[in-house]
Amino acid sequence: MHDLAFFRANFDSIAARLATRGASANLEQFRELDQRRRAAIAESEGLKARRNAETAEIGKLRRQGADTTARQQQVRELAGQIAALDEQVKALDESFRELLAGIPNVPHRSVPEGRGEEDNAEVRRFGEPPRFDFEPKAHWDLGPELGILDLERAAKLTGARFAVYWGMGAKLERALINFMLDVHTREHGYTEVLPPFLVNSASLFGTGQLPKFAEDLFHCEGTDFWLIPTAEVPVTNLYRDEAIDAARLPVSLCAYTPCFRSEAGSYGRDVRGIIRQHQFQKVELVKFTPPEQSYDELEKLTADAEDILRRLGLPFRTVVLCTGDMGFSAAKTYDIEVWLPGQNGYKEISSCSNFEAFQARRANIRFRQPGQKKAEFVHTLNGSGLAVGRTWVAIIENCQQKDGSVVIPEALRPYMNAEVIRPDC
RNA sequence: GGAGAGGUGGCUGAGUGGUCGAAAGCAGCGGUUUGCUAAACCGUCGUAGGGGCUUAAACCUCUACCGGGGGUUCGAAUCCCCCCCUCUCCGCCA
Repeated sequence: MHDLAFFRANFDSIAARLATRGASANLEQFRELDQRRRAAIAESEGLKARRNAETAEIGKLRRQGADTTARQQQVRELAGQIAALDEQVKALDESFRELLAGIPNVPHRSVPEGRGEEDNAEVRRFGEPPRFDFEPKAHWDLGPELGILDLERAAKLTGARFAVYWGMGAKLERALINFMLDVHTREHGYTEVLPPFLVNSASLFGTGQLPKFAEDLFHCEGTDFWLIPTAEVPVTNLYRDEAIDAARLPVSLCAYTPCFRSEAGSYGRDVRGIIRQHQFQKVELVKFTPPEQSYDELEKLTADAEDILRRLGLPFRTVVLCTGDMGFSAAKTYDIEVWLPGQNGYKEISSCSNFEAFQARRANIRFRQPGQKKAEFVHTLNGSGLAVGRTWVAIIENCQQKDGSVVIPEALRPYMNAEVIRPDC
């Protein structure tokens, strides 16, 4: 959500920047709706002012014992006009808000211009894709062979795009969660939170999933409860409608949650294995910062997520998304992509974004500078630290051995009480 | 799920139909006093949206907001209905 006054005042430059992300924000419509809305407000408020004056007068007269029936009748008619006008204002306001809420964030100056994925720019690379002296397998073959991944029974229990993990497979998932949380809380300065996995629609509006992307979410019928698509939603909304004490900034939080996504419209993609699931586990990093710090904190947050892969010895590269490939609410995004032998390529495992004040305005998250009268909007950031399921895949595929076993990365061994995953262990 | 009590400004808390955007206190901000600190005293002190003025801010003015949404009324923080949340007790439950 953009700042209305700023948007009005900087109309043309914002339009130009938005165009670089392929968003032809309907600015003509904006201008016209804005004007109509303001006219309607002015008219309605004029009538209300009259009504209030009349009403005060009636009160005064009645206390003096005068008969006010005629005046009351007049005001009653006025009330009818006001109600009709307010209908108009409400409708205009709604479509105006919808329009404003539908305009994506403005890319930061440092974001490369481009149309899509092919224009993203690599900024870092770590490790080398492993060379195998045998034909490496994809996790959808290895997992079942090891007896740790069971997609058939998951389909029976629930449906496609769900997984059952057995034995060391389940343990690996749990170990990864604990490992990630431990590194972030002990060494990167994050505070762990465990939020609800269902949220209301106000929270989803705050982080930008609603109203535009409802079809990507699971909704509990007959309630205002929605399954979270990412921990970003409950964690960012922790401070919705609050003013954070400036001395506490930046606030750095990490959370483990399952994530639920309908994946509507992704039918052809990633159909094999567990790369794209309706439910997956994720450790999420979220920061609230003062505006002037947010880009430094984005670098840190991205490095914190990368650190997990470094410690696990998994090869990855980091790319900065171009204007055309960024998500709706982001001003700048780094994607971290891990090497997956089963895909013979790099695959997104984390997406780290600075939303600047875009989410904070929607969710009304502010901070008060000591001595300053006005509360300012914070900047919010988040990134996966990391997607657990895809990390699981990366380990299985990158650390596989000729005999079909998987050597557990050293950093993870204390969490697994084992060094190797062998069939039927 | 049943019974009861509540939800008011940053906080505490008064307010049961008009003079209430809302007493009082605390905190905050500006000032006076003071060797410093503390205290005292004076003043100021909600948010959002229109309009005016302005380069802008300041300022002036209007409107809305007392958990959310409806209703009654000339007029609602106050009366009525629905919903949400908190607390106490009971039931159920991991």
